[in-house]
Amino acid sequence: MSADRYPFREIEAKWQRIWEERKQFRAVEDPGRPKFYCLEMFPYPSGRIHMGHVRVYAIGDLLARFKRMRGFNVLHPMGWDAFGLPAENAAIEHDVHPAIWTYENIDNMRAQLRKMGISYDWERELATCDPAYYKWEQLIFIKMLERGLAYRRRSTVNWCPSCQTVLANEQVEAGRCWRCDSEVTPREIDGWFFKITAYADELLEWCDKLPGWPERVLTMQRNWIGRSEGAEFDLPIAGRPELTIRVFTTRPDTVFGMTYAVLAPEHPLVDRLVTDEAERRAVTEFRAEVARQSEIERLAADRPKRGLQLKAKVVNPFTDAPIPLFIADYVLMGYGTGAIMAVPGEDQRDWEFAKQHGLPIVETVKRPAGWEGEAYSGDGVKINSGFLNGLSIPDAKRKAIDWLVERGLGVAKVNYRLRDWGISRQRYWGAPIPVLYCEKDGMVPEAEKNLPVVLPRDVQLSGKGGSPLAEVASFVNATCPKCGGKARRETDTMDTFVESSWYFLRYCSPKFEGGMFERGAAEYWMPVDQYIGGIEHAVLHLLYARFYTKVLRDLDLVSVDEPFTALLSQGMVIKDGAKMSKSKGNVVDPDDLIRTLGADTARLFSLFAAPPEKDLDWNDHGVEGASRFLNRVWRFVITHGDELRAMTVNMGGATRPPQSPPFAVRPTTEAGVAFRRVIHETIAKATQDIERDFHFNTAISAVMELVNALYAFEATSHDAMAAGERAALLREAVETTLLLLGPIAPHVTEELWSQLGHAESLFTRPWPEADPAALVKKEVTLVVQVDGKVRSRLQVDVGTPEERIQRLALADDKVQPWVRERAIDRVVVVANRLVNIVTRA
RNA sequence: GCGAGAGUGGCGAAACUGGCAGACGCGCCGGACUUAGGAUCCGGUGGGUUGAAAAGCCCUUGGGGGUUCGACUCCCCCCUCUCGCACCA
Repeated sequence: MSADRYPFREIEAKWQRIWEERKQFRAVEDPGRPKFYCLEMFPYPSGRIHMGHVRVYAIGDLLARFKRMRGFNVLHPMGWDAFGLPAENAAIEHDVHPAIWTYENIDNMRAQLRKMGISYDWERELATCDPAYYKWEQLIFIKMLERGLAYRRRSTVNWCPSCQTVLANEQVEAGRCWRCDSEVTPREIDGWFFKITAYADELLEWCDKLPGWPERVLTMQRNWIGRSEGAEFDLPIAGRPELTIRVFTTRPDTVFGMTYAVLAPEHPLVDRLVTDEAERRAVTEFRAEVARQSEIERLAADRPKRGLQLKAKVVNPFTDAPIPLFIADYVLMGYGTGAIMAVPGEDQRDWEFAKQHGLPIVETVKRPAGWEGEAYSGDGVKINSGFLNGLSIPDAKRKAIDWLVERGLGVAKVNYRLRDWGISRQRYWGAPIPVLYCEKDGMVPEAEKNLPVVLPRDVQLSGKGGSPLAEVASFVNATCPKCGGKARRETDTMDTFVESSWYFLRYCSPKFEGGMFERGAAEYWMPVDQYIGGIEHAVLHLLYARFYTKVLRDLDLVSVDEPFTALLSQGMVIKDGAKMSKSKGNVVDPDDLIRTLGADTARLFSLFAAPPEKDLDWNDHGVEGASRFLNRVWRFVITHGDELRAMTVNMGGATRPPQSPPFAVRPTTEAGVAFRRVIHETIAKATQDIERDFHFNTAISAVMELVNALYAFEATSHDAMAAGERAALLREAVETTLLLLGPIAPHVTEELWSQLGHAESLFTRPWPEADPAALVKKEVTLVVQVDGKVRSRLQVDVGTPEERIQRLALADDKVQPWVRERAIDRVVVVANRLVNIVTRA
């Protein structure tokens, strides 16, 4: 550390204090001003912030401060996603109550965040573990229950043996727990679900109406919803008129190619179809084999398809032909009806299975000439398909469905991959599900007047399975709100993703006691104009929040259809090519960095090293460079303070400090005009980079170039122009630099701004505007190419006629040798850019 | 396998709508100031090549083709990497 470094520690503490005292970033609804709701995904209070936090909050704060300077009324809140498993694990390990652990972590992280100088409205801070917060979630749960959007059922769920709880489908990654990476096992359990599937179509449709979202995220959501259109119909079973097998297909046009059918091994019908003990044994063995092998084979590249033929046969209703019936591992109980019609001619999986088992393959679509592939899924005319022959695939689909409907055998059907959201968690540190089980009335929702159902404080946490709340007698034993008799409380808690599905609404009126949020405040602030967060939430949180918002809309609580207008998915912070982790020893601690180089430096580097959506490779030398740059700005203002301050009386005759650039500076010298053009080109570029492109890194580059030009101008302008002109330009350049840099490095710029004599905060000033007069160019340099290769340059006045440019280019000394011996084919002139002389070969 | 995105100096990166490839920063080299410099300032820095120098020339954006006066940018084929989904009927 050098003694020459500017006193960032004092400055940062000073301005953080002043901003707080002035309540400068408090957001107040003001219908007279356009609003901008800027939100970064709130953190889980793990105890310490990491570089990923620094990055996302630096991005958010840049935008929040920028938008304020652009005249927007900005809402920029911060809070804590405070329920969750780590608190319970900490409780078990260190014998500390989850609430104490959580709130201590919040205090630590709040202190760390404050040191970053982010412009939050801290009066809106919230923690989701606060009963005043989850009370409203419980109320909405009851309303969802009334509308059938929340329901209870027994189902096979994803069970994480390590977390000792159920996981939603979205929380299972490649068969493993998203949090602890343990292998997930299926388990039959009663649990609560949110009917997100009721919104599948709307969630999908709106994917096309979110132009501010990255295509990548929308694609992931579309795939997750997984809509497919087709038909569902019954296959009769030969000799068993009382039974049918319901199948789903997206290709009803191929029914004449159905040469066998397959049930998922665990399909309930299988047990009713087995005819004798031998077959039952074979089925049991097959099922065990599938269960045993599924995990290994899931990872195998080319999984062979296992199957067992049943003695029963089904009938193809289109041909009346009896066909074999199998159970096979490639048919999943969890999708469609758990049973398929197999069409090996047009489905690759069926084709492979058919080949292995020697089953007939019928082609029902005419192959293109020279087709040598296996199953064919392309376009073509129907063949071998009875009454569908000669039709196109879409026409045949329609006609096949009509045929099924007329005979009452089937219907057109849309299927989704999306499952309902299982929200029951067998954990303590979460929001209680507000229902009771009464001996007389059965399942009863808690009465609204009894909300919130508060999480009891005294609980034994062992981590050994089962809901910890079930052990708390005072919690479990309750009164039925309906009959007043004895009732038992639900002991599961809600998935923590429920809390994060609406926190952005609560920020609009975080202290409102009359409901989830105040309608007027939500109408003013919603939707979030810019949401910023990691790609890891592409389906989980972002899909749930969209769903929950639509539910609240349908409960007539809010008017918006979607919560987030625009989404910025920022990349990870990595170091030495790997994600920062303790085990790799490549962790950079934000606290250390802020202590040694300052928050402004940490923020500047986070924004400069890479565009926001890319991964950021942390580099200690690079951080030094960011620090050096801020020092350079500091040093200039301090060493030229007197000259710069003197300008306050000379600006356009005013006796107060000038407003944001452009100033009324009209340089008379060539050097002055050129420098002023640099200033205003920088404004134009930085503004566009930030506002339109989110290219914060290049915006910073532009300001660096301005500072370089500023030093150069200072060194050469003493004798080149009148002192007044020089000082005015220096002042305009310095103020421009501070304003452009303000949202990126707020403390140092605010300090220098005040040192220039400004009484008001830099962040109350408008963002500078490029002066069109300063951008006007009289001359341009044209590149002169011969056959596409640069041979010379030409200085010409703007607006020089093309014909004259051609003449000048051809006569140019450096061009002459290249064209003398050759015939000129043509000369291309691109205005203000280049001349290309094309010769004939 | 399918889907999405990406491949540019020693490194992070830049290049508007097809128009000077490598801005800005790091690192490195040289110089200044200095008892000292890991501070600061100034200059240089893609590769090859001709030249004493000034100044040129050739090559270069993963590879190969194409369109164009002109391609990092558009089109086709291939390779590599990252992310997501993973038998979805």
